[in-house]
Amino acid sequence: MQHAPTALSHVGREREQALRELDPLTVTKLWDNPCWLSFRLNFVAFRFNDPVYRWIETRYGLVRPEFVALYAVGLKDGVAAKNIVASSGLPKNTLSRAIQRLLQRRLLRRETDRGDLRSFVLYLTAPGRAIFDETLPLMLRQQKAMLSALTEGEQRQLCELMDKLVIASPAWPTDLDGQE
Amino acid sequence: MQHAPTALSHVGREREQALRELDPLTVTKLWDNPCWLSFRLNFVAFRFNDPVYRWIETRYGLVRPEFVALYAVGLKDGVAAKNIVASSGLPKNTLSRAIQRLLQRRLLRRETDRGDLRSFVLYLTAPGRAIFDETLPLMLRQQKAMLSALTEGEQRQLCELMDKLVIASPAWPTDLDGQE
DNA sequence: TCCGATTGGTTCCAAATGGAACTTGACGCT
DNA sequence: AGCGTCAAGTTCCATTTGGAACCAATCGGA
Repeated sequence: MQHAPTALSHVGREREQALRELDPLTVTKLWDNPCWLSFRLNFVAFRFNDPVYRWIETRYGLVRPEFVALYAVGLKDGVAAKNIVASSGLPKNTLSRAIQRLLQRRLLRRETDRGDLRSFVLYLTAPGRAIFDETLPLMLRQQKAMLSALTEGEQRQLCELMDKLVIASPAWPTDLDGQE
Repeated sequence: MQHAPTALSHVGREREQALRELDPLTVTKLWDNPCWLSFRLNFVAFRFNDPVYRWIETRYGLVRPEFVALYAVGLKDGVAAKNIVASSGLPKNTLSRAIQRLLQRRLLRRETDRGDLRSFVLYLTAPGRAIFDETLPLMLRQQKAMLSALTEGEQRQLCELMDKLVIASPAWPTDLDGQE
């Protein structure tokens, strides 16, 4: 270890700074918490989500579930409300309202789904697409900034590890008492 | 690659199953989303948080911010409300209410902080500690189940990568337009 | 040592949330 | 075809949420 003093002291100084700048309870939750996984995931995710949603809200007056819907349609044209519900964990009435509002503001357009007349397929309008297109690069910039502490290789590693986790996810218990 | 056909086909089958069991939009968000980081983090964190909070709610009638507070105090005796606010991202009035309710139910106890008379330090009572002690192992079991798709080494890798991220976190922009 | 600015915590109230019931269409069965 | 069950989306309404104003105690100068 004496052979990498610069690198080491560098990490050490950053760690010290983190310990100084973060609330002591946050430090405990991050580094002295048997459930480290969930807390670290939440922590990092929050540092991404919070700026994004605040920006979207002040910039476009879109509230969180509204942006969830907009982003989902932007990612995949022609989805239905049920898909957004399934993929977001938000309750369906909340999303129903969000979609209504996006339709009123003409950021979204919908057609009844030929093949299931109960369902509607959703598309972005040009103004909706414009919001998506303006926001995405900022989100990517934030993600890049957050990942910049890792080398290219480490970033790929992280991506692969998360990949393995989500692939395994269907097998995870959905209830804390394990009997599914 | 021809030398590891079993392992490969195994992963392949699990991936196929994941693609089958998850909503198509979820699949897009996980594997065809330039912002993969945030979505994967949220996804995995949700699969941990959701069972935990549902269980806590049905088992003890504790609602989410209440359990956040209880868990925080369980992790670190003698913290104040402000620490829980800073470490959780929840608004302070929500936590104020949560703590009130825990005090009423005698799961928490508090004393005025000698040294800052505005502030209170919080402690678990015996019944509060009992809830914490009963819940923690279940949470650990869930975490273990979720990590079981990774080898020991990969788990350590993931832990270290997340560690680097949270250490770097004080330097991340807190606003999407980068000027802090 | 007094006074303005700040901070920990609470209260108020308008708005968002989400469970449950509802409507309408779809999908088995027979 | 006709009927019971189910699924997509909406509506209802009690509860929760969270921004903003507030109170009391602290801190940091003149």
